[in-house]
Amino acid sequence: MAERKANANSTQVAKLAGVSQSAVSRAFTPGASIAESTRRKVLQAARKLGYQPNAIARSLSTKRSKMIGIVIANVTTNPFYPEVLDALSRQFQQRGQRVMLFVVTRDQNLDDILPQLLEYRVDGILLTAATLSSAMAHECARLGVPVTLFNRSVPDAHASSFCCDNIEGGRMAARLFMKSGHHQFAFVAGSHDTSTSLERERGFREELNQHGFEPFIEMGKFSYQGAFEAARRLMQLPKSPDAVFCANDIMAIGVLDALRHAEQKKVPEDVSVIGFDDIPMASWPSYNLATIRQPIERMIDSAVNDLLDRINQDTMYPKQELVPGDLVVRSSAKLPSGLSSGWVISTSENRSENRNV
Amino acid sequence: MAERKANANSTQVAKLAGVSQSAVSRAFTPGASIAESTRRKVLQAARKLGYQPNAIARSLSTKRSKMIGIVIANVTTNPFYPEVLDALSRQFQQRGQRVMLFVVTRDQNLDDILPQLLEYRVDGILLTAATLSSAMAHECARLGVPVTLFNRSVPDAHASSFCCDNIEGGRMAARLFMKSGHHQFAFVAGSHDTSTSLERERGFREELNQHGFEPFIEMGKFSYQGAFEAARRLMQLPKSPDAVFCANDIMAIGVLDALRHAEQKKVPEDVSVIGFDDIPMASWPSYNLATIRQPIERMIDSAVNDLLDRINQDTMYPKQELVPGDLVVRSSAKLPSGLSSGWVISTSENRSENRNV
DNA sequence: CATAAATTTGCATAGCTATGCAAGCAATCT
DNA sequence: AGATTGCTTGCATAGCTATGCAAATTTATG
Repeated sequence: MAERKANANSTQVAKLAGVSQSAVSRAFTPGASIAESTRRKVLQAARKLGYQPNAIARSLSTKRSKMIGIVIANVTTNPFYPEVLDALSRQFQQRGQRVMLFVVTRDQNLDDILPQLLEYRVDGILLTAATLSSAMAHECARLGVPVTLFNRSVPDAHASSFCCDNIEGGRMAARLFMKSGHHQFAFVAGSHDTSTSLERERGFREELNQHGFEPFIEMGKFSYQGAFEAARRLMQLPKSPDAVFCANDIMAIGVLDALRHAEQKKVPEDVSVIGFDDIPMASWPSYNLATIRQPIERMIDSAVNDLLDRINQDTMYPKQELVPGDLVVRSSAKLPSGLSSGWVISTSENRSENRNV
Repeated sequence: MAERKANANSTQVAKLAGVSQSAVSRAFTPGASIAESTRRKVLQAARKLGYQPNAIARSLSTKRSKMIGIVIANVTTNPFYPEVLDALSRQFQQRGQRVMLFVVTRDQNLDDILPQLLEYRVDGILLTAATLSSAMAHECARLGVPVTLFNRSVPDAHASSFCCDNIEGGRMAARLFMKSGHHQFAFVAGSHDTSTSLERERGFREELNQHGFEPFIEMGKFSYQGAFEAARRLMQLPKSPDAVFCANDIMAIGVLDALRHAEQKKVPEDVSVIGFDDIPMASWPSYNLATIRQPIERMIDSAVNDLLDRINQDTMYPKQELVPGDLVVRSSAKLPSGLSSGWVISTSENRSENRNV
């Protein structure tokens, strides 16, 4: 086995290089006051000893751990979240922050794991698909640790939040369904305590209500399987729906599979389906799922920027940002005349374009 | 904004509780020598001040960071990896280790990011879908940081590795194809420098060779899209294959979609397809993909146990473990008589059972 | 009750780096 | 040359907890 030569420290390097420990520290601190010649001597000695600065000690000294705590859920059930995690992790990485990761289950209580993050003195916390008790929000505020919620809106204003405009997304789905002549609507919810699902439902329902319609609601538990079963229940209703909007894509795909393989329905001839997220699978030819696309890169850029800014300037207030989504038209939904599969409709700027997705 | 009351430290708690700083430390150290009455006093004072031990300082003092570095790739392109990440993260979490995460791209050089892990003095490193240069392996060994490879076999023996028996998996696929009377075989590879893809190919080819067959090889780049295109190329061959084995499920699904939607082929009547991994999508009715299941939980248990054991006992040697996979028979492959969709065949124990998946 | 044994406590220090401050030095200016 | 300025350097200490050791206290034993 290896000799397990304990790692060298700055004092040993200093001795070998014939300088003080401070000089070693400065040689590794960008922008520190040190002569180029001294730095070279230090780096050479460091190389010889296999020295690498100890980030733990540095954190203790600077009171900055350069670590961000990320809490994420649903990483196996919804392909949207691996994408989020991937983008977040890359962004932080690129900006010199390490990521301490916690994968939680939907039911797991955040109050148990936040203390673990705080123990390590993370510089900031990013919560995805998880909500924060107000006690914990208060605790983070007290300690000056900024918190950002991604894809969850927040009742109390201690944290920043970055969300897609779920309400408008729901409205867009409703409008597309109505424009192509549907009459019986349904919404497959994710859960009853998640802002994403609730807001998407609310936009969908409000827009329908304005035209005198009321959707059925079924629970899909944010999973393929749950939505599969929800779809079967919907099809047993006396007036079964011909237009189903789902709180996310993975449930929409569950619904599609149930309609086609368990209910002998044709999509979109018998039933139209719209999802939410625009995960990669949505554009696969087996599904061709119409959906509301979340502009994930833009949302993540904003969230990361905001969090890092708040880490560097204590004075900033948390921010609530709502990013508009785009309706991506594909053949899982019957199309009104003038639209064909591949069109993308952005509400915000009120224009459509054929991006041929 | 919050008053940003700096976090209390053990000395302040000690003063309030009327004890020494050591006592505070011991109150938070399980198994330390401290009277129950003292501990209560300390905890009460701690609560009053909102004190929480500083894990950074503890790490510096104990020389144990209680952090594991996880490096993972393909997290957005292959649903297998989110599952791995989820399981790993949970396991470590449950065993009192934090996770420092690095998401890398296939082409990214690990030599740039390993130093970042070592800087934080992680107690151990777990690499998934990434290989280790031997220089880095040596460096980790020198520092006494154990490294475990998951799903990658390793040429040099400085690290443990936990893999599915890819060669036997390839053989099983070949045997199933041959038993149901196929004659033209193809393998869709992931990449030419990844042990998983190479070994699966080798097992498949060797078994075929023994019966006088030679498979076509196409490159699918470990992605849905890459495999989609690979399938189209295969179907343009003069003697196009009637049996396609893919290095993983996500590529197998790309192949299925290409066959059905771009090539007007029927699966399994015209072409049979087998994948590798058994991701959740494989059992969806749109795909019903026959595949080699990796016993992910068992593999991860072993990997986590081994890594933690090696962290706690410097003396242990790294271990190479090969876990047998199971062939899950589903309707994407023509079935030999006597087998029907849902059967699971485990080579290891040489028996079959109908688990009705 | 006296003594031995076991438990609890505090002291002092290690673990490693960053940084304010004052001193040292070289370069520039008059 | 002497004074001024600006850059480098080392000293000393902060940052926070854990722990070996010896002292002090409690408990058990005869």
